[in-house]
Amino acid sequence: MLSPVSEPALRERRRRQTEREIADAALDLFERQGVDRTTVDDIARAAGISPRTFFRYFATKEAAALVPHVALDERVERMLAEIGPGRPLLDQLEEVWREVLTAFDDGRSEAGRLMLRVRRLMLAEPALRQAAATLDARRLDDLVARVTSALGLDDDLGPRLAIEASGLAVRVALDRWADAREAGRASDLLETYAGASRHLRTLGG
Amino acid sequence: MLSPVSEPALRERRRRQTEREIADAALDLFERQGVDRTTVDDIARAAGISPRTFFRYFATKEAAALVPHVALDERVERMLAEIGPGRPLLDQLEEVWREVLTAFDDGRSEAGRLMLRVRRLMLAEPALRQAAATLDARRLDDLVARVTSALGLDDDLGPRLAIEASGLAVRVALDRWADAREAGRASDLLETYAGASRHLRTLGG
DNA sequence: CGCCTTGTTGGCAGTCACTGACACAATTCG
DNA sequence: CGAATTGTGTCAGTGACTGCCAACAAGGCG
Repeated sequence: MLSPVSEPALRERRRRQTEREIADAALDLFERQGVDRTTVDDIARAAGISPRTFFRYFATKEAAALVPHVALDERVERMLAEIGPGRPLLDQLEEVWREVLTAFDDGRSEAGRLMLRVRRLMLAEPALRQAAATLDARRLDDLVARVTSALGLDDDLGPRLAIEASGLAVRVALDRWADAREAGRASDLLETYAGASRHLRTLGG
Repeated sequence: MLSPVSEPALRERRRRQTEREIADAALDLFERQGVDRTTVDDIARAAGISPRTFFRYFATKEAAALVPHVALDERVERMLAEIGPGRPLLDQLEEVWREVLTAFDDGRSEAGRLMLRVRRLMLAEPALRQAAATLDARRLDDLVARVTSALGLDDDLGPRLAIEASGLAVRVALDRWADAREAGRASDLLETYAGASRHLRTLGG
């Protein structure tokens, strides 16, 4: 059949399970020996699959550790559907980001703890930062186009700068948050983000 | 001798010459067959060197086509020494960028034509954009630290956002410039940059 | 000019990320 | 159950990149 009416439950469940196992193994190995010293074979072995199968789940070894990062992007993408004209774009974007970041509950929720691990790793691993940037870039053009049309504009310059700039604030906030936690200092994610946003708005002095 | 007083002229000249030949070959091949379809062996053959030697000049094949990009970064880095307190940071950064971009003379100077070729390529080649971003990232932390200390601050949040945001405006401007030229539309680089800067300053509405 | 130090090059072998092709096994559907 | 679909492992291959070593070119020095 070309389009199965219902998703077969078992396959779907197993697929998710395997993906999770790979992601766990990758994150764990990256934390313990670093990205460079970890081979795809290592990850595959730890996850109990063949190297070939690894690449059927993730395009690169870095992507395996960035599942939480992608999940965040996807959540933002879904919420972006609600954006429209009437209110300043930056306000709306920041509202979306605040809502998404709130779900991390400052590292107390499961998702939050996971993101903290990933961001800590990213601080020390340029390869991961780069991979994350690549993943983000692929979504960005789509996002910009969608927002531009939702606002009824024909020039995407404004939306592009607003979206990239607000994304920049989030990235910086996540970095500082992870860095502070790594050093044992107290740090509130939403507060950090608010500070970054404020700086962005007052760039002009 | 541990520290030669004067650089031997011949070796230096040859090294520059070889680097230039590799860069030319890489840019040419990338334009004609795309980055993915071009191997290091191709570039090395076209430049008349061995593949092994290629990697003594450039760490990756993408870097070979990004010499102008790096040159721009280096110019900015040198000019950043003049930054100090007293005037709004963003104003000073924009002045640096304007000065550097002016040297391209909107594509009429040799450097300008070259940058236009590189930027056109980058529009179509994600691998090149990514490589450029990686090169930029390596300099960024250094830049931020230098500016932060030049301003006598102990928190780099402001400088980081200002530097990254103004870099963002430049990137967007270069993209639009190359895109317009590619489509045969008229486009002035400095004007485009001015527009992007204005948007950045009025993000808040 | 020979002598020595140092930088440059090419070849070779090796690692590792990633891909296509194929055979086989598990799952789903009728 | 049997047939179609989908997931998996094996294998062979490409291509980026690195370490090592031997040959050679260049510069400094007596």
